[in-house]
Amino acid sequence: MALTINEAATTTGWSPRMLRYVEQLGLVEPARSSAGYRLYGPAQLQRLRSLRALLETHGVELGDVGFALRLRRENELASALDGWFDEIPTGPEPPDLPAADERWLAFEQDKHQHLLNL
Amino acid sequence: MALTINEAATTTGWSPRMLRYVEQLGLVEPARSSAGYRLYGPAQLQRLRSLRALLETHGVELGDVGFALRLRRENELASALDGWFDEIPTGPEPPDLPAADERWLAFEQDKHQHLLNL
DNA sequence: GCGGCCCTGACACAAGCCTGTTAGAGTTGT
DNA sequence: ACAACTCTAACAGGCTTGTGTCAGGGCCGC
Repeated sequence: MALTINEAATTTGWSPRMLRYVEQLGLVEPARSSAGYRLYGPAQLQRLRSLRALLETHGVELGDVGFALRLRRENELASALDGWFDEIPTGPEPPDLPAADERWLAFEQDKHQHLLNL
Repeated sequence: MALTINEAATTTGWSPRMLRYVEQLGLVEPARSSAGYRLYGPAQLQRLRSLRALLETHGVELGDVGFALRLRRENELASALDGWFDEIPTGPEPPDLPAADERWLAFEQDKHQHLLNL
């Protein structure tokens, strides 16, 4: 019950070329026959179809999903990003401050520097 | 104590052009003077420097951080992605299944379809 | 054993991203 | 009031992405 690449392509609406590309991004990795043929089972077909839906409904690119995947794999990266985003409430802040703040800044700065290179 | 764009550029190592670009991505948004000049306070400078570190240490692109930002803002998108990633354990699955599975597939399929268009 | 699949690798080309640069107009400080 | 800065908008070149297509070589079913 596994489909070969062209069959999978016609039932999911991707082109064979794109199926290989999606695989290379690590998003949908079919099993392989002993001779190396890609074999798409129901799970993969499902993923391919919903991937398509995902891209369409939330104007997202394949590369973005690839990056999201990277985020789930490298959690060092994920937490570095988390750290950066709450680093200091980003909103435009009233920038009138006494000069001493430069030193406070330096302190905060390598506190987070530290956080990053954890 | 707020720096103008060229000053901010020289102390953070970005080009003025890139500071505007980073702003347009929504990553670091400086305050504005009454005449519309960008004013970078300590918090922004800090963010700019650590952003630079973030990109370098984990080979990441600005656009990727932009996408991460989008993920924190549109949580409909975030959960759609979450849904997709656990949709079915992605690993290459032994694709030898009785024919009845096609119906099971259809069921699972629009279960998740549903999840996506939530 | 032959026609029709599949594989990988490569080239190609449009569209988009990143970054610099320039032009025209406004602002600011001395 | 003049030099030196800022703004926005736009064009431009280099690089990356997304996608098709083709070539050379295996695999499969009839």
